[in-house]
Amino acid sequence: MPHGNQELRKAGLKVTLPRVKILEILESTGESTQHLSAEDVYRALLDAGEDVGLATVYRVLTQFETAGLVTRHNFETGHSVFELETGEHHDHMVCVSSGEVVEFNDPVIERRQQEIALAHGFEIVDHSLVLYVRKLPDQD
Amino acid sequence: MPHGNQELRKAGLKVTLPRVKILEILESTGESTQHLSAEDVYRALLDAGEDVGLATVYRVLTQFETAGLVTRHNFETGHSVFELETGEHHDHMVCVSSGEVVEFNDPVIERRQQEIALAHGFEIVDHSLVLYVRKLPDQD
DNA sequence: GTGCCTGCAAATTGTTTGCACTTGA
DNA sequence: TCAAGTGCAAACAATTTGCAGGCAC
Repeated sequence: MPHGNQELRKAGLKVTLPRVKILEILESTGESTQHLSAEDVYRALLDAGEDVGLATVYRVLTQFETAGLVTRHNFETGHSVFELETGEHHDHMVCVSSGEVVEFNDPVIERRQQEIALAHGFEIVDHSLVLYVRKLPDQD
Repeated sequence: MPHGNQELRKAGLKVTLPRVKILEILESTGESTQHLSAEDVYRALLDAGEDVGLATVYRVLTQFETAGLVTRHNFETGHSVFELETGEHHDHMVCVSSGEVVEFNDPVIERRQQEIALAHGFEIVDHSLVLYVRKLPDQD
């Protein structure tokens, strides 16, 4: 019983070929893999010779999001990107020239956010922090 | 010579009725005014009896953004909202139940962001921090 | 006057939905 | 078997663009 079939079942989702394939693609840890758009996943499926419709990709990704298997991000790109949920919260740094995405987590910022919300009489439900960055010239 | 006509000229934009009106709407400081979507601006124009096309609203807002007169935000709402540029950077807290938007600026977080980017060999070009929050019950 | 602007409608892009058909349990 | 899942095409929502006519300078 391979891969994340368990997770699919646990999420109450029937183990079907498109779902398994999409999970596999999200799991494949290529460099720039991770953070894929629906289109990206769709193309990866075609490249893999799988005949899955784009609509299904959207449906499955949305189900995965609801099930907590993936997280959806809306960077400034005009479309959503999806990432496998690892359980560990992190924020993102996106390189504006290469598109490279770096994840990070900073306890100082996290704590500060809580304090700020509280000071305004709110509790944080969720948050989104994205740094748009440019690579500095090497200067070792 | 009223309002921001100067700013329009300075931006190299001809002073036309739609542009002036749209600027006025963005300047009107109603509580929940500020942070308007293209639709919001469009409706405000109609309410004011002005006959401006939605396409023009989009064009003008984009020109304003390019000119640095307004800032575009992409919260998780699926559409962009625009806000008059004040020169002072700030982040946002959006109440998930009321839609209320609170602006804040925290030097600790700002500094930390710089440090983190630097530690990864990047410089920050821009950043976006949005806290999605819920109002806490009053407990004075 | 003339070139920047605008309105309208049509085109795009990203995403969702209706429906007949297929498939996993 | 048979409801859940899928493919396809059509529907949608937000935004952009082409073009003929208008308005600021």
